[in-house]
Amino acid sequence: MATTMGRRERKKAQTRQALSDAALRLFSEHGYDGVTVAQIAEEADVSIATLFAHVPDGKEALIFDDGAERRVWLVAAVRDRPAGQSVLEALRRCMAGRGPFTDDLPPGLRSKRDLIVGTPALREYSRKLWIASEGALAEAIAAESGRDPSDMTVRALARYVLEIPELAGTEPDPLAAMNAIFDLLESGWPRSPGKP
Amino acid sequence: MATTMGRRERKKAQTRQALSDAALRLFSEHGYDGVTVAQIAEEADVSIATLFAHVPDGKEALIFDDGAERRVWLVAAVRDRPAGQSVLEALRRCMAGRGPFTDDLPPGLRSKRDLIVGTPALREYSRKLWIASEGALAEAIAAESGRDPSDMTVRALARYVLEIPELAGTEPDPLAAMNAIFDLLESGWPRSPGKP
DNA sequence: CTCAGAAACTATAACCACTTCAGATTCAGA
DNA sequence: TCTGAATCTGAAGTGGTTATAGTTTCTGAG
Repeated sequence: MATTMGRRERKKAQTRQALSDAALRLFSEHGYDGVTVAQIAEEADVSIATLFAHVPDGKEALIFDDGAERRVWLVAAVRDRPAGQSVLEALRRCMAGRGPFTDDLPPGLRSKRDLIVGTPALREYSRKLWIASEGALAEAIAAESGRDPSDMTVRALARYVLEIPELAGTEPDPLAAMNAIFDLLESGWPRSPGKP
Repeated sequence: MATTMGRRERKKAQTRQALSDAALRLFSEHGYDGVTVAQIAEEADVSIATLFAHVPDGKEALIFDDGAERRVWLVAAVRDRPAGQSVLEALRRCMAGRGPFTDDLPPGLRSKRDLIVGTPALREYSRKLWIASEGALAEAIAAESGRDPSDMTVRALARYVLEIPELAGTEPDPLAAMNAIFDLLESGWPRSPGKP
């Protein structure tokens, strides 16, 4: 069972957490580029080698988890949606409460979100994490719509949905922007009245 | 006039070309990760500092141009499309002949394309180049459809179109994949028959 | 309880992409 | 012809990242 982790795993998690905390604090104070991994390792009281053992994806990954949670929500949102609700509606609602789209957050998470949005390297890595769920989301969508998981249309839809956080995250009203994009995905682009 | 460049600009262009050629040759032979920038500089007979003076975006940019051409096609394709043709039709046709979507290429360009598609770092940079045209494309689309260039729907459409090369580039039949995605963007995702 | 092995950690050294800088060379235009 | 700007260069340095070899700490089986 995983109810109680062994001392080993507990210590590992502690170290990871210490790294994450140190990185977030230092980034917030001096900016992402103003902090070296050596400083972070020092602050967390581990060696540089240990730092990279915990974060194989590099400096940017320090303040993120591995994205496994998101994958679970997304797939669950699609699979367990209420009867009569479309896949896109389910995803729209699922996303509305997460990522950059909600305003009632503990001030800690809020400033973290601002840091990510304001730092290109972190924004890019955040996008990578979302996109890492593309395969899983595509499978869920395919299962619910009776299509093949390798169908390009399914993959494209999954990708486009997962791009929304980065696309809408910088807008003045992220939630409204997100809704506009979902509307586009649901209805398509109206073929304009043809030029001259 | 720019009919004849001065000796200075000519030499600059020569150096840039030498770097590009050297990089492409070495990448093709030893793989992207199997080549150091020092080797490329050596092969092109310039110093490392000079290499980076020509390619401020880094190693990956060596085999690419700055993407200004693409931007011109894209905007022109939207602005100068024949009467009665929708914006998306114009973009679909424009892309069909470019990027990874055509099979009749000189073998040099073909192998270059394969190198890019098969190398994550190069794929990613190629995507960045496409996305760099998002603003320009959004403006063109906005102008043709009577919307505001800051309209999120417009920006999202531009982004989604520019993502197509990376999305469809790895498919067995890239052209068919591209068409499927354009169909999705034109018609939207059919709200499936509702779950249980 | 013990012991073998796995896992986490460490210091050190190295590699590589990339930047900086001061100085030499080459070119453009007045 | 002369001045200033652009290009190039070597060298030194920064910072992220990995490899190695060895130490400590936990775990599970006997």
